[in-house]
Amino acid sequence: MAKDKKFVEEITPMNQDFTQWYTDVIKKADLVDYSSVRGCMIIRPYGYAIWEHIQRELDDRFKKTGHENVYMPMFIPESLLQKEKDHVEGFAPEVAWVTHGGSEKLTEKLCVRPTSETLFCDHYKNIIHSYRDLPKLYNQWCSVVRWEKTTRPFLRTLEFLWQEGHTAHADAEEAQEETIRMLNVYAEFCENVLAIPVVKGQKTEKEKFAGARNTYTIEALMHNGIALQSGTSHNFGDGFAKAFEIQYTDKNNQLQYVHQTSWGMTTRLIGALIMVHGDDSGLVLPPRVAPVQVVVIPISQHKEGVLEKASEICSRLSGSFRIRMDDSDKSPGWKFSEYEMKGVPVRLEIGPKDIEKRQAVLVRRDTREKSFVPLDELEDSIAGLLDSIHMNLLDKATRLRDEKTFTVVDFSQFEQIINETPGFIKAMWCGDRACEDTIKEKTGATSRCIPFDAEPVSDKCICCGKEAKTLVYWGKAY
RNA sequence: CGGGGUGUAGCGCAGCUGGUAGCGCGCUUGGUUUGGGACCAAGAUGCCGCAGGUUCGAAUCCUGUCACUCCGACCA
Repeated sequence: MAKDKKFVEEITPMNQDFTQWYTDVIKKADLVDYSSVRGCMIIRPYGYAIWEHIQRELDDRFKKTGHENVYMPMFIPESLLQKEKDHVEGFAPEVAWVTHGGSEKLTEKLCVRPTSETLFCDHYKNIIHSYRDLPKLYNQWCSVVRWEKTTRPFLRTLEFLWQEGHTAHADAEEAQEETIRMLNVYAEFCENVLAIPVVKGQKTEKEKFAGARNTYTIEALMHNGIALQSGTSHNFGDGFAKAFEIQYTDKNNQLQYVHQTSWGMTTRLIGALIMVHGDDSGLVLPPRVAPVQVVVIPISQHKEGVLEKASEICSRLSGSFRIRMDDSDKSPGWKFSEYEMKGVPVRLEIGPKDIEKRQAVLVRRDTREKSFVPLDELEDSIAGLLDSIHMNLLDKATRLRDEKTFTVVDFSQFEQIINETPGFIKAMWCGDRACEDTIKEKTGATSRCIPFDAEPVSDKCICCGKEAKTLVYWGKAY
């Protein structure tokens, strides 16, 4: 069937080799280029534009929840990094150090921030004195460096872009509320902007952030059944406050420690987008972050009036959509394939026949469905199409996740699923670290999270058979 | 950090039984085309990843090194 014909020939099919597919897509869609520094990447205009839309959407949500943006230094003195014991131990293996300034050796090494808890704490100590100074709701957009062993564009690079929220509150309840509030913001953002369904839950002791009291996470499932931690929100309790002596005087003139949170999302989300929505023709971008929402392709553009009509439509619609015309002298077929690879949600074709009939051809990227729309109805049709594409992507991703989510009460079944049909595995756990370690050792799966709305599926731990405490989502993860 | 693979034109590759580099795509120019990756003609493009060594002579053989990539251990 012509319908099944593959139009894009330069991308390895997903089911043949998923990682190669991923590499092909990011290169062919011009998202990144490799850099001369090992493990780093150059984010190209098309990739960066996606990030800018992610930033804008997230930043709006942060502002609406009362947060302010700040900027902290990129360097952390060694002594500062070491103030909170668990925190240093967690990050020590992967920090980059600056030892020289020019040709002079520094008296104290500077760490290139892997995260900025210590910087925020050091600052909070100076500016928080009274309950009237609370809460402090700060966020920063920056890059951080973690010296990883193996890297993969967007999913794990030595340097990556992110935002890190850092807040300080008067009491434990308020900090906990903030932690959950921001987790919910993340989940809502993933679904409404990225069209990615997520599982919300709490990390186990083993998987939680170094220095945190509790870590909450949103977990997404990629096309190949591998889980991706897509955002985390941490409640620090007063652990950092005690290490950094961040105290304030309360209404009763008593000294109190603050309670803190932090939460972050990274350029990894772009990797998630690719691996959740992409197909064998390349990227499929959710309309709300697509740098170009509509690409206009004039057909027989050398003919009288075609380019004029196409430009006219383009400028008319540019107030409503991110729209671009390609009037290069490539053949139309080439352009079709090109913008499919790049995941542009809607293609608008306009040629002599259309002009005669006062219509345009709209083709949606997700289903390739074609429609013929009168020129004066384009605004409404496109707006409807973009919404429909978003909903369809979310539906498809949700179905895929549900199909790849298994409930398991028997260990051999667990192993079988991980090996044969990877995905989320819902299984009961006794709460012991030993069982978590054993499961990882035997299956390669880690605990992704303890979901909030969990119904027990049995009363015995999947690993040791003893009394189970909670349901856990398990899976292989990036 | 362990194991495998790969580095030759912008991209994908051939050349690896030593004799000084080729193909396809892309790029430039001109013409014909244009509703699913068009065609013809004429061009341009190389420190053969890098550093040593063997040799009269190295893309080719040897040693080292760096990068990319895949698979495992650690992490967003």
